This record gives sequence, structure tokens and C-alpha cells, in this order.
Amino acid sequence: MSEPAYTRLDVEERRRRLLELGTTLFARHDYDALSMAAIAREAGISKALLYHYFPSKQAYFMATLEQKAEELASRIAPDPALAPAEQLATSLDAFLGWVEENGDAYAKLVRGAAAVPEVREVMEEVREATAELILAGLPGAPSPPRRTAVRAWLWFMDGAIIDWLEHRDLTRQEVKTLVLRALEGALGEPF
Amino acid sequence: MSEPAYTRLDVEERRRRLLELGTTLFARHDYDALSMAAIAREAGISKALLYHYFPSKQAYFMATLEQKAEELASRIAPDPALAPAEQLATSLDAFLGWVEENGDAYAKLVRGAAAVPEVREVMEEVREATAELILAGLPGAPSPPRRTAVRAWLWFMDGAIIDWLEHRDLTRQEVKTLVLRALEGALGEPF
DNA sequence: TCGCTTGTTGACCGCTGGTCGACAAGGTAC
DNA sequence: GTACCTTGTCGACCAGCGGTCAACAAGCGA
Repeated sequence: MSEPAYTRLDVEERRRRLLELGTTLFARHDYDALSMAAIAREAGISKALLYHYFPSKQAYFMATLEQKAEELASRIAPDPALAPAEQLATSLDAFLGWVEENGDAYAKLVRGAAAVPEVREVMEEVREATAELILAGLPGAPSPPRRTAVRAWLWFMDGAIIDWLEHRDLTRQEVKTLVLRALEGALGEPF
Repeated sequence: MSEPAYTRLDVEERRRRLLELGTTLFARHDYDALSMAAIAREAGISKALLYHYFPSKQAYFMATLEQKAEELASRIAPDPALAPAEQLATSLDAFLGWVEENGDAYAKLVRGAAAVPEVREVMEEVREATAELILAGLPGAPSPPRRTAVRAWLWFMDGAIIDWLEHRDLTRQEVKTLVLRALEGALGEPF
């Protein structure tokens, strides 16, 4: 007579749905403003079940990010056959293309990086790795001023992207030119 | 016989002490990691009294910032008698000098800006105002690319400062040169 | 010594992230 | 058809958070 109190789902299917829901919700609301209870309610399940699939709120958030991160990484992977300068220009272009599509969530991430310590750490690691990649492709010897220049330039790029997304009154090409010129200026020579 | 359960303090004296303690504690711990209960414990008073002096944790944090902000503002205020380019160079130098002294707290702020929405808003307002000040001093007409360039450059500066403070292997003069060259590059012409 | 002002407190609230033992859905074996 | 067993699922609970409030008491003036 009575309907079942809940419907059982395959583990992977449930997990997939929760990840998808998380991606949507975290893009819409700030991390702090979104409680696990609210997410569970939205998913139509109990909070305990959510914790059964993800050990913590941080881990849940990180898991929703990883999908996007992988997509991004594959899109901007530089072609090692190219010259360093060409690699940089190509990857930068691919990155800006990705930003045009998924930008709002990225902007939220850059602006609100502090909310989740683990996320901040990952972002700093990525910045660090990118900086070293660029430094390695530079002609001439590495030096502290150059290291600082490249790392600061990555901040410049984030700032440019945020302003670009906010106003949307520049073309991708203009942003690319702007960003590359800033790097040349910071390095004190053409790149 | 028995000693008093607590000692009454003048309102301003108590407030002054709490502000001083807050400045110290917030410089040492992250905003989220520092509970009002812990602060009250550290101050040797009840949590309720802390809330008697400051309406909220955010307001308390903002109040501890304001002192430093005022000191900073007065130190980097540009001399209007100077040419715009000189104003920028002088203020930048003063800013870097301030960073050398109070830098660690500033770095924590830039990195962890998201923790307190109100703080993030203020920081964005300051960036906005600074950008407009610089844009107004620029020869030639304003344009979207220039606006983006200046705003992104402010991010560059924060990035350079964080790297500088982290490694401390550049002189203030080197940082200044680096930062100014980045601006020239981003604007596409000497400034 | 009394009284009054007001600085100060302990107890409380709703909500958060997180945990745990117990229930029940639904495929399987007879 | 029913008994069983695996395991997906839930309700109830916890400590800690930011924040509130009525009531106590320190210590000055009369």
C-alpha cells in the first residue's frame, strides 16, 4: 500500500548526481553561504547521506572543482613542439577562451579564494608551477627579480580577467595583447 | 575578605585594550580560526562584554583594521603639487616602505580577503579609487583597455608584494622598478 | 553606610559542520 | 511467496560558532 520512504540508488549514480548538483550550487552561492543541510535538502536526501558520499564540506567542494580543473588543464596544455614563446601565447589564448565560457565561477574562485584553505593552497601550487614553467622557457638566467616578475604577472592576469568579465568591453585578443605586454614590461625586455 | 569577581575599567580604556589585542590576534591567526570566545578568553573577559563593545565579529575586525588603514593612508597620500608620474612614484615608494614594516598582516589580508565580505568590499573600493586616480593622471584619453590595464596592474602589485615578502630577496628599489615597468608595459607606452 | 550608575557576567538561542546506531529497500535463494 | 541479507539511507545527536539578554555587583558620590 504505502510507498517506500526513499528510493535506493546505485552508488555511482548517486555520487554523480551529487557532484553535478554541487557544481551548480557552488557556482551560484558563496561557499560559506551554502550549508550542507541546504544542499541535502536541495538534493532531496538527508545530510547524513551527503556525508556518506563526501567526508567533509571541503572535500565535497574540492570534488566539484576537480572536474572543471581537469577540463581546463587539458585545454591549455602547451604543445612541447612549439617554441616557449609560442607555447605561452597559445596556452594563454586557450585559457582566455575557457574563461569566456566558465569565467563567472572562476572569478568567484579568485575573489573568494580564502574561504577554503585547501583551495587556496591548490591555487598557489598551480601559480607556483605555472611560474616555473614560464621561467624555464625564458632566455637568460633565472634571478629573483624575474621570479617575482613572473609570479606577479600571474596576479596581473587574474586581475585583468576579473575586470574583463566585469565589464565585458574588451575582445579576447585585446586582453591577450594587454597581458603579454605587461609581461614584457615586467621582464624588462621583449619576450 | 573575598576579592572582587572582576575589575571595572573605564569604557575607553577597555575599548583601547580590546582593539590592541584584536590587532595582535588577527595578525597571528586567520579570521575564521579565531573565535570570539577565544578572544574574550585571551582578554580575560566574558564574550558578552566583547559584544558590548563591538556589535559583531566583522565590526570588531574592521575596527582593528581601520587604525592601520588610517596610518597607511596618511603615509602614501600623494603631494598634489607634483606631476602625476611623480605622485605615483612617490606614493608607490611610501607604500612599499609601509609594506616593509607592516607587510605580513597585509599579505594575510590580500590572500585571505574572502573571509569577511565587508573587508573584500572595502578592498575593492580602494582598488577602484586608486585605479581612477592613476587613470586621471594619465596623458591621453581613457579607454577600456587602459582601465583594465591599470586595475590589473594593481593586482600585479599585490602579487609582487606577496612574493617579495615571502622571499625577501629583492630591495625595495628593485620592487619599485619592477612594478613601474609592468605598468609601462601594460599601458603600451612609457609613463 | 547606603544607594545608584553602569561595567560586567552566565545562561541561553538558532544554526553550523560532522557523527552514529538503527531502519528498511529490494535483489536473491529456496 | 517468504525469509534473508546486503547496504543505501535516515533521525537524532554533539560540540562549537556568532550573537542576545536579564540580572548581578564594583566602586564612586552623598
